[in-house]
Amino acid sequence: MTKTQLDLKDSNTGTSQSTTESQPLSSCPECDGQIVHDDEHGETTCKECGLVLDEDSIDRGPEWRAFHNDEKDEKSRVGAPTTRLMHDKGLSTTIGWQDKDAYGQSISNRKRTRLQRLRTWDERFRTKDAHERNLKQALGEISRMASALDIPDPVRETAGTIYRRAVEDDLLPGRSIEGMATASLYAAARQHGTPRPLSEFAEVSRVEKIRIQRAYRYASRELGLEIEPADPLEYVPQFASALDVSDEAIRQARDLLTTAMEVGAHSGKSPAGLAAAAIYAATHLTNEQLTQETVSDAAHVSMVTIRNRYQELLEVYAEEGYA
DNA sequence: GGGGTAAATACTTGCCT
DNA sequence: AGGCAAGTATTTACCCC
Repeated sequence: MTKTQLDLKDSNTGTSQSTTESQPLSSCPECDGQIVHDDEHGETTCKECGLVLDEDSIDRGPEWRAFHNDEKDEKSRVGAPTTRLMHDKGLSTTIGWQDKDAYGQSISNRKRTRLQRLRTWDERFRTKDAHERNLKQALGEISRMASALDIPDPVRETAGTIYRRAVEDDLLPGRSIEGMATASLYAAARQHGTPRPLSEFAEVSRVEKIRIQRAYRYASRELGLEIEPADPLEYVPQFASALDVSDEAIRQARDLLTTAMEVGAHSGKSPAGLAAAAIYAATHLTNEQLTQETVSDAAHVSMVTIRNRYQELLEVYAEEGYA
């Protein structure tokens, strides 16, 4: 989990939106509490009542018990990390291409031909059924496009997951692999809060824009993809730390947002824009006076949007009494 | 810097075949 | 199912104070 966060931040593009430990999905059917996903233990639970909604995902925690910290560090290193970018999650054994034995010595002719036959069969078995072959091609395609667009690894992983789900739900028949692969990547970028215009994907993809759009729409409906936190409050801590604002201002920003949401002034507006505007407005109310440009850069929202939003925010805030 | 506006663009939705 | 068109929000570009 922490690793994912770091990767996101470190990796270029300046888009440092990180999925924090509590990735909100929606609200709990039992008590309306916040739903959080715990990657380390592969559980999706309600923060309030502890209801477990999904526990089937992969547990990435160490499979050892550890009795003190050092031991934990040692024992949790057990092999390469799994990746969703390979059709078999990088778990299968591969037969090396070099004709060397375990000691690095070249091997005899007879053994070499035998090894060659093994490789052939190994390949055949590994990519046997249609789904696997499908995945293999699509994931390769996702990697290729992600590289071309400088998209960080965690996003690629997400794209892989989305694609995998699409295949599992039989969404592919009648649709192009390429289209769905591109759509997955597009969706993943959005989920990570670093959306790229569809046209960028269209440039590196082998399918036209509308194909991607269609596939995306289809997938997001059928899979119920959760696109970014719909709650502006989720963005506040993130922007705040990027901009280094005071706790006072953060509190103020939250206040602005909650009052705006009570009135319903937020519907239809982009949550990121609202959060950015709230931060901007808050720093003015607390005499920190960040410029619109600074906030705009950090939040990846245009100055114009911040202008429009923050005026609205102040308006409802004034109306609701407290000034 | 803050603030405004018009035109362009991104994305969604609803309607039609 | 898929294609088209309209509608909304956001961005870009340019201007003024």
